[in-house]
Amino acid sequence: MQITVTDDFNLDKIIKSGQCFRAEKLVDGKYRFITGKHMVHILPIAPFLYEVDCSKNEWNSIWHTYFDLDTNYKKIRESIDNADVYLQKAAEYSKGIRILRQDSFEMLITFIISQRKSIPAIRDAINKLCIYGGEKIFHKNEEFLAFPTIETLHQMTIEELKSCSLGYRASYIQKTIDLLIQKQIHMNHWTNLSDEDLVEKLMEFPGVGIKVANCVALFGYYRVSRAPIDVWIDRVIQEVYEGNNPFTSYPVYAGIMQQYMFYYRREIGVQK
DNA sequence: GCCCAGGTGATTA
DNA sequence: TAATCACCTGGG
Repeated sequence: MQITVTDDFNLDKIIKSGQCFRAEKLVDGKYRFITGKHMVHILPIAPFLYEVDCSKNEWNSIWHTYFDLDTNYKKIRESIDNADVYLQKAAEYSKGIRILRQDSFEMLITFIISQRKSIPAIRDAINKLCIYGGEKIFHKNEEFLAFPTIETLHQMTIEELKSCSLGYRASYIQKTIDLLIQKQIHMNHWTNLSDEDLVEKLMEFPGVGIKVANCVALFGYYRVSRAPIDVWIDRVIQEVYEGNNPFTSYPVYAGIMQQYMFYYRREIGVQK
């Protein structure tokens, strides 16, 4: 089936934007994404035109939402303050990035693992976790692995978790899973919480500080007002904004502005 | 061998 | 409140 996307949509940039760690560009030029028990391959075939290997029904019910295609990112870029030259340049360079609507539990575990790890190391650890405990799913005769369920992770010992290159994060994961089960927390019930209450709740998990909580809120709950401040963004704040947090000027879309700055700073280094 | 990688939690002053 | 440090592990 073919789909048309006229708004910002660059799959390379989305994969490299650091919000997802299981998506891949394949050797045949296709991009592969996984969410829940679904997988899709997307092949760009002409400007704005893509070939996808799922039904129209699945695209509309799963992937259209996943890629946040009802949001106008061009319009969001155009809302950037003209005086904010750095963000203007960052957004122009990074246009095509979208915030994926990912699973909140997967994001919680993923970003606990992410701390003090390089992106390839995060991908490696998540991959090992899926190999260890992910359900095998078939998509058109091709097998792939879902992200492990909370029940599966609950049954893993510390040693088994550590065998997935989690290091000291293994105990964070185990304690977080224990807390979820003991308190019978349903993370998808938290969609009604305010941004502030959500982040506060997330920070009650062991191994979740303000940075990870904001990542989970932004990528797992689509809280686009949350801008996680990591080492890269902190560099930008020091180098460009004289130590002042630039996101206070963008209360609604701070998280999207953060993505533009993060990608730009990592890709091209110090620019003012 | 040394340092850093999309941090957090504990300790200290 | 702010500064300092240990923590697993892989890669340059």
